[in-house]
Amino acid sequence: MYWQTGLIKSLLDPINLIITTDEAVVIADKYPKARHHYLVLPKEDIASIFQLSKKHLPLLEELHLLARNIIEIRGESYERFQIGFHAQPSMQRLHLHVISKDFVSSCLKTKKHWNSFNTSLFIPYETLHAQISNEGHIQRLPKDRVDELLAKPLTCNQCAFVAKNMPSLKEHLQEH
DNA sequence: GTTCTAGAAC
DNA sequence: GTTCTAGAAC
Repeated sequence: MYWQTGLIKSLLDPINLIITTDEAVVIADKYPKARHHYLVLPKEDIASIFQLSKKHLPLLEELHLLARNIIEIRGESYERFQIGFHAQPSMQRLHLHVISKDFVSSCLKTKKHWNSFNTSLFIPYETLHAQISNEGHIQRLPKDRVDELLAKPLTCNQCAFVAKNMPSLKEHLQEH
């Protein structure tokens, strides 16, 4: 099995499914990058955001509904989460990230992890929904732009602190 | 996506 | 000498 199909495989085992509806499921991210980190996936075999069109708008709204549901079920507050898609996804099967903004986790290790959630490499749900609604599709970022965003400084998501490296960022995040 | 590890950075 | 990052994975 290629690693990129890992998400699809995990959908096959009911033990992973926290919420199931006719259209979508919620699972826990296998390597959570914060205290809370869930993925909402459609049952329909949609590879990524780049396959989306206007006909998928109701499905996107269903995914967002499940995102709000899992936050409520966990007794958490919506404001403490960010909900969205990676602009450059690695894993096959469209997946909506539902992640708490603390980013305190032993699985958060690399600059790529940080910047994929805390730069324009993270597309908030509302932004993606609006873009599909207005333009009918999502465009892939040019490699130069991806490299530029991945190289951005390690800026804290809660204050102006800029970390020298990942260990110091992680220590800082724990203080918040 | 993760793991491993060489060599850069400190 | 140790910490940390970044590229290969057959």
